[in-house]
Amino acid sequence: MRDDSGERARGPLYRSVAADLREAITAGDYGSGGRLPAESTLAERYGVSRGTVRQALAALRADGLVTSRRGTRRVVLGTTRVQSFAELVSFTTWARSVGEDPGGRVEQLERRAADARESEQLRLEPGAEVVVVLRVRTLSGRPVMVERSVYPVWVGELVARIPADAVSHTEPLQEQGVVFADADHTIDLVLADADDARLLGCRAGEALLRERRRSTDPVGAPVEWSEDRYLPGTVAFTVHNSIAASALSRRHRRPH
Amino acid sequence: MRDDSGERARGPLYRSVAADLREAITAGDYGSGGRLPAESTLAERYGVSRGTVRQALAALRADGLVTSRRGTRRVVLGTTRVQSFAELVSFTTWARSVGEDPGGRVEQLERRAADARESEQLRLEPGAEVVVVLRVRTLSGRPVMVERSVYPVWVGELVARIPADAVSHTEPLQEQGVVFADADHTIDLVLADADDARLLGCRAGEALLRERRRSTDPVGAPVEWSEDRYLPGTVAFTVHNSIAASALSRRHRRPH
DNA sequence: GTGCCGAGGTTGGCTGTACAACTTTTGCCA
DNA sequence: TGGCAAAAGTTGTACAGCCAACCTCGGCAC
Repeated sequence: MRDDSGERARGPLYRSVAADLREAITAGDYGSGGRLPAESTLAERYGVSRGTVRQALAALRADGLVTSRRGTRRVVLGTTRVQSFAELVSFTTWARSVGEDPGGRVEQLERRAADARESEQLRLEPGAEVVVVLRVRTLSGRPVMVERSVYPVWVGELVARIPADAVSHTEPLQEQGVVFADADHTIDLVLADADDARLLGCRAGEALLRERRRSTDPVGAPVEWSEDRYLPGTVAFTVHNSIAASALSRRHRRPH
Repeated sequence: MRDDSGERARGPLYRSVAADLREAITAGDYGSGGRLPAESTLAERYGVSRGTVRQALAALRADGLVTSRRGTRRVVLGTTRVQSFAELVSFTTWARSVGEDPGGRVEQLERRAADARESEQLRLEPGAEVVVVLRVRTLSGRPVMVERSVYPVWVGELVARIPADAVSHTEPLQEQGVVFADADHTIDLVLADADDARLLGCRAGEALLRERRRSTDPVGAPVEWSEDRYLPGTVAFTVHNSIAASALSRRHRRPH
C-alpha cells in the first residue's frame, strides 16, 4: 500500500482505493504499458473485498487510465492526470487547476421570455421567463472567452445577486444549494460576431471554438444552458472513450 | 417487460437488460424528466438480481440517459439516441449511422522513421518505422475532412494493402484482427495549410475543426495516431459527463 | 395552514460466493 | 527444439444478503 499518511478515510471505501491507485499510476509506479496487480491481490492489500476493488478499477477504466479484459491483468494506458467534472463545467475551477489566474465580468444581464430553443433546453413552458447573462472570461486579465448563459429564474435570481466582477459564479451558486451534477457538451466552430470581436479584441468573422453546454442538477432539472466562445489557441478539449462505455459522439450538420 | 419478441439472448444478461431499458427510454416510455421503476421492480420484471439491474443502469447512467442519486428513483435526463464507440472512431460507421454516404481516397502513403511526437504517442522506440497515410474523406462525394494517420508498421502494412479508394479502413483492419478498444481525443481549432486547402477546396488560412486521436487495442498497444481536420459546419462533437464519472477535460495552451 | 417528525421507500456501498470465459505459463512428449 | 495439451491465473458475470444514507410523503401537533 502507498504511504499517504493522512489515511484518506472520508467517503466510500472504493473511492479511497481508486484515489490511491490513481496516484500510484500517475506517479508511474507501474509504468506506461505496465501491468496492475490482480484484483485479488489488491483486495488483500487494501483489506477490502474484490467487489470494492472492482468498483475502484471501473472508475480508472472510465477515466482511460487502464484497460481491462478477461483473462489477463489490467494494463496501464497512460499516466496523465485526469480532470474532474467541476474542471469542465466551471471555467474558474479549470483555470486554477492549470495554474492560471481566472477572472470574469458581467457585461449584460437581462430577464426576458425564453425563446423556443431556450425553453426546450431548460425544459420550461414555452414563454417562461429566463435570466440571460453575457460575460467575458479572462486569464491573467486577458480576455479569452465570451459566455452567454441562460438560467431558469430560480437560478437566475441567485446569479443576479452575484457581483458583476466576481471570479466564479458556480461557487456562490453552490453555496446557495445549486449543484451541477450532469452536463451535455457540444463542441464546434463559429465565426465571431460584432459583440464577440469587441469583447475579445479580435476581428469579426474570425473563427472561434464554441462549446455549448446544458447542465442539470442531481434531480435532473436543467439549471444552465450556456454558449461559450473561445479565442483560438487558448483551450483544447480532450475526451476519452472506450469500446466498453462511451459518452462522446460526433454529430452531423447538413449544409444550409 | 417490453415486447421485443426476438429475445435478445446473446451476450451477458445485463447488456440485454440495458438494451431493453435504453430502447424504452429513447421511445419515450418514461418521458423526459420521468422516473424509472425501482431497481427491485426491474429486477423482478426481468427475472434477474438487483446487482444485474444495477450493472445495466450504470451503463445508461454513463451514457447520460438517466440520473441516479440515493433515496429517490432514477430520472430520465434525455431521450436522444446515444452513439457507439465505433461511430466516434470510424468516420465510415458514423456517416452511415446518420444516413450519409461516406467515401475516402488515399492521397499519399509513405513509410518512414517516426519523429519524436509520433514515437511517443505510439509508444515506439525513437526512430522506429511508421506508416503515414494522408486521406480525404467525403460525404456524398463532397470533401469534408482531411485525415493524417500514423500507424506502427504491423498495422501500416495491413493498411497499405487496402485499395486507395476503399470507403472504410477500420473494417478491413478489424477483419485482420486489429481491434480498436480505447481512444483519446483532443479537439481544437487549426488553420488550413496549403494541402488542406487544395484537398478540401477551401482557402489556406481558413479555420478548421481539428480532432487528434490516439487509439489503442484491447491489450493497450497504440494502433493509430491520427489528426483529422474538418471543414466548418460539417460536424460537431458532443460529450456527456457527470459528477459521478467523467472522461472529458479541457486543456490549456499557453500563448506562443 | 404551517411546520415538524417519523415511517416507508429507494439507491449507495460492501461482503461473500460461485462459476464462466479467457490468457498465460508450465510441462510433457515427440 | 518445437509443438501441443493441461494447469494455473485472472477478469467477467451473476446471485444473495445486509445495512447506511437519503428522499418523499403522510400525519400529527400547534
